[in-house]
Amino acid sequence: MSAITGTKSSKPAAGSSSELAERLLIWYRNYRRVLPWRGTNDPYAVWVSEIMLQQTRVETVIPYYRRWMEQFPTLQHLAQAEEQQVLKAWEGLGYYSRARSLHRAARLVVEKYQGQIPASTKELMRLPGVGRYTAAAVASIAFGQDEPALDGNLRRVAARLFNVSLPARSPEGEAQILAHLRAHLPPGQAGNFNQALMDLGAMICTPRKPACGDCPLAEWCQSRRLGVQEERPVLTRRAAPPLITVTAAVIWRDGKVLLTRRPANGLLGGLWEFPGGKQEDGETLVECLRREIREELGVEIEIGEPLGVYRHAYTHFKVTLHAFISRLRHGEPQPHQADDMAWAALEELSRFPMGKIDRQIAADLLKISRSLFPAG
DNA sequence: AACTCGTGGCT
DNA sequence: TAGCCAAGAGT
Repeated sequence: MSAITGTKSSKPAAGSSSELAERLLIWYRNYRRVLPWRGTNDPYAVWVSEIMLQQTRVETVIPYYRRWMEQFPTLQHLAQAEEQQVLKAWEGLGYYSRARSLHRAARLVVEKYQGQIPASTKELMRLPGVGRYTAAAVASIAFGQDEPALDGNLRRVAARLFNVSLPARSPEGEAQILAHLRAHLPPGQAGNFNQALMDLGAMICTPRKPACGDCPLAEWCQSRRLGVQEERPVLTRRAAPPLITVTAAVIWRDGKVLLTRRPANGLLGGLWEFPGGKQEDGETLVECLRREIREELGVEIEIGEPLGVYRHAYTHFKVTLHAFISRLRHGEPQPHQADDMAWAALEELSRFPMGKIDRQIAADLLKISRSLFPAG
């Protein structure tokens, strides 16, 4: 006991639930967030929510989750869906490999696991898109397994609570954090324990200006006792993202525009776009676009009016895209460097899953057409 | 082990 | 503004 500092012991008796965990669970019962994926233990629902929540804020996920569960209410519905339909439902959420992996995994579970989502982290991690965190979250929340989850919230909360001075994202730092979490995991209540720490991280133990005065765990918090809670977790800096200039062509023919589909893997994999590509050194925008269209589609184009300039920041680089209205001069386009190709009428554009920039281009095309043809 | 993979909100 | 970084996984 530490009567002098007023801080409680951080070590629970082996096999029992710690005082810290008990206090946390009481707080969770009273203050937990009401979220659409809570109040069910349906493994499919839990799984979908956890995939959507990867690197994505709760407020962003909620409308997507609701629409998804309406459109694909069961594993079987998802397994039977077309990939384009799945990607369209995911459009705007980002990290599109999550959607493709979830879809593949659903088909795998239906075909190889008789439609039963596995309950152990070991088996769960065999599913595409399910890593250490998601496996632990599904196993603990949907199946009641005693597994500690480690996400951004828990990493931050635990780094403060246990005053972890190693870089929180390093393998050593994460191992230390997981050991602390495992030591406090209340048997049979891991799902609530994990979610309670996520809610605490979202509402109290926030990245900036943590509300320590409202924290149910304040008396156990080692970094607060030392006054270093705002210096935890220890973060490492990222390199500044490079700036890239890109061109794209809106190629018109017979009232339709040409779309290409990006390769399945990599950035925006499987999504549709207006063809084009990256500007090289010493190249003008027009030269760049002619070259890219020649390489991608094997045709020569005539470049007309600029449609707009679009800026977008990805995680690791920033793009400035120049879009031009264009038309074909020579040749019939073939998808040499794309997975597929389609001529789309304006009213069909909404059916093609696209990333942010290309959706913006498509929206601008619709605006232009409405101003050209006010009647519709 | 370090890099890639989206988008949006916040400061 | 520009940087930070969210309920991470795959390679």
